[in-house]
Amino acid sequence: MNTGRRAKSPVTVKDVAARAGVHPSTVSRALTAGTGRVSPELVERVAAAAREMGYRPNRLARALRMEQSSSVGMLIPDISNPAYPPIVRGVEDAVRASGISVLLASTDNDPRREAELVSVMIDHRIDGLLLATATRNYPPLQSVLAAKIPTILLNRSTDELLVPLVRGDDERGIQLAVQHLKDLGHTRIAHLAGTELVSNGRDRRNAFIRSMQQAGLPLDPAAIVAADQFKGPVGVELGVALTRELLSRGFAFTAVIAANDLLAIGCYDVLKSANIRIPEDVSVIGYNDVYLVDRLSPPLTTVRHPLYEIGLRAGRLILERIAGVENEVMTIGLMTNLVVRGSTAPPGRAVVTGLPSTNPAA
Amino acid sequence: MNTGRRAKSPVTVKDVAARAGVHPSTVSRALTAGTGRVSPELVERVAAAAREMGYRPNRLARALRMEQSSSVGMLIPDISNPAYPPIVRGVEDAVRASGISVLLASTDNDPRREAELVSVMIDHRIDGLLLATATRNYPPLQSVLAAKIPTILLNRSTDELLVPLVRGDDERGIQLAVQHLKDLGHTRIAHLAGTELVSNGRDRRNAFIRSMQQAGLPLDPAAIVAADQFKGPVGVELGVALTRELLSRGFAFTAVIAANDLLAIGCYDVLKSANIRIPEDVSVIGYNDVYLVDRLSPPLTTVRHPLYEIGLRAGRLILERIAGVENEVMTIGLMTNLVVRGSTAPPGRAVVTGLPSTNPAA
DNA sequence: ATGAAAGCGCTAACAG
DNA sequence: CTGTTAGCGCTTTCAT
Repeated sequence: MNTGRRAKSPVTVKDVAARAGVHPSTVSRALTAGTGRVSPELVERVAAAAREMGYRPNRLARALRMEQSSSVGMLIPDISNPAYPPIVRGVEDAVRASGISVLLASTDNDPRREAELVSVMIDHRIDGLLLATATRNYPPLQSVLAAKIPTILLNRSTDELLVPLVRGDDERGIQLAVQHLKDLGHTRIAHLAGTELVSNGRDRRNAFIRSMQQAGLPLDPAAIVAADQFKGPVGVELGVALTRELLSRGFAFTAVIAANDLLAIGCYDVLKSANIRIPEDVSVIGYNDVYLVDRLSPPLTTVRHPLYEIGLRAGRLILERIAGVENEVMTIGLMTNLVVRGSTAPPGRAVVTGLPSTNPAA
Repeated sequence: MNTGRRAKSPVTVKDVAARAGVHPSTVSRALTAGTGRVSPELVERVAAAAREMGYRPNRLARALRMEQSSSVGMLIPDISNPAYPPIVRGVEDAVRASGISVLLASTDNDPRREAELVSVMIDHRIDGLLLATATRNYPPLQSVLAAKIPTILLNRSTDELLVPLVRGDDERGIQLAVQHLKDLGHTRIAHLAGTELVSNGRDRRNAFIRSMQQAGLPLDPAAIVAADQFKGPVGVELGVALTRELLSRGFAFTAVIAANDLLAIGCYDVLKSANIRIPEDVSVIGYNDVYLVDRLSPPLTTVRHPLYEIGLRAGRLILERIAGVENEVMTIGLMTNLVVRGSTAPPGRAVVTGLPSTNPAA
């Protein structure tokens, strides 16, 4: 009957049962602690047999029976983006002790792949799902809701918050950045924004507007350049495009706050090739405090986004939800700070104006 | 009998069968293409029913029955180490099309965790295992061999090569580095080595020795500083410790080749705080060409290790092995280049000598 | 406290 | 070409 494609795991409960001279179900009971109690002597005998035979339970069989797979799914935009490894590591560290494994996948923000991968995760009967890929309107969420799978959003929120969310404080982060620049004496500040399709993009953008107003600083519409969609460049490339666009507008600014570090790096590139000095002519602030940005030239002043902690908390939270804990926490907001380095300084005399968008080099 | 802890996936083969008015096994046949042929009309009818009911096969059940889980396990030292995300991404990209998911775990080079995680992966009945964690003597390999699970080594080799390996050409990489420095006029070159417990550490170290000899350059034993074990600092920290050790030896050098970029960064730190200029006083070469090292100050000259490609090839290879392809390839060596940036230049007048190991700052 | 029996959802061997 | 039957390895009722 069985046509296993390759040599199968040798030893099963049945084998152990035979060796210990008991019934398979007794083996199961003896090996799983608190269930049906078995006489201590038998527990020992069975344990010994299992040990000697090198028995390892088949998680697939157990999962099928118990309807829990001891794995969680995790979706991120791209593991190559330096913002995500710390998040993943946090999740790993949180769930490892529970013997839960992480099924990881990168979606590149592609809606088709996102829907597909959510389905795949569900098909794997993961015990919980960690989503760092949400857009403000995130259709795939319907699938996981329908499947009643414990789910946590990391970092990115949906407009209608249907599942718990672990995030950094974007509002505060941007506010600290604006305040820092104001303290330095800046008044004309630009913002390189991420797409509004993602909550962080919108939140940081809005926070920028509010913070500027609160600080009593002038707010020119031309001061904000944003990525419209997921179309086109991403990361550093996007930072380049956005900064060029900013320069082409002829808006005079002495500082720019980028929605993430990669955008800030792209900004560095354009400013440098236009012979604009950082921070003497223009100050730049990033967001996330990703690995190695403290070693850029100049070292990047940036908002420290608690990436690892987001992963860690989300991991713990999903563990609780899987265990059936139904507390009321719907969001966890994590501490955000500004780390001041070399890319910010008092405004110089230089005010940048209208350069051609296509060729920003001076 | 069934005591599912939560609402189960609603629709099964049985449900679809009922709806389509056929037997469950017919549903199975109709849905899995090439198996037992079913009349085209029935295929259509079943497919329709499945579609309407939103049927999704339970991978756990299928896996238990077919003894393939459509997942592979992947062990890496640490996803936070910038060398690994590209490798992981390569694997992902290679296996995604086959509907195979990646179970990822970080081991921190901890032998206990390594053994444990290998077991966990086996317990999950992964179809294949990708190991980027191997030490030259790697006991956990015995477990996977015994379990007859297709396995590929990435990057790091074992002394006795028992399973296929995908790697960069360490020999060539170091040789290019030495040659580059020689061409620049350097003769006194130091090497910051990784631990000899890992093949790359040993290979690059040996390659350094051979390359120096080949180039007819003097080779002082004091020129090589190595991490003894996995004990103590890692990454940048290790680079700091190693460079301090080097300086304390009083060995005069004008260039250093680090076994990886993180070590090179640590080297940057120590040299800078000792007021030694890069590259005017000392040239530095890294290894891997990890994200953002092109933006260090100065931009790091480094060996481009084909990280993504290693992942990609390993992913493809494991797919073949899973499919039962038993070709003869045991190692795949990938192209390695030197990317010359700003951290190397002709040797300056400065020759570094004996600084205290404890406080290298001048 | 232990054995017997059933079944998670699926697929493959065997009939017909 | 399709229905019937059996069973992957495990856990959990139900008896005893």
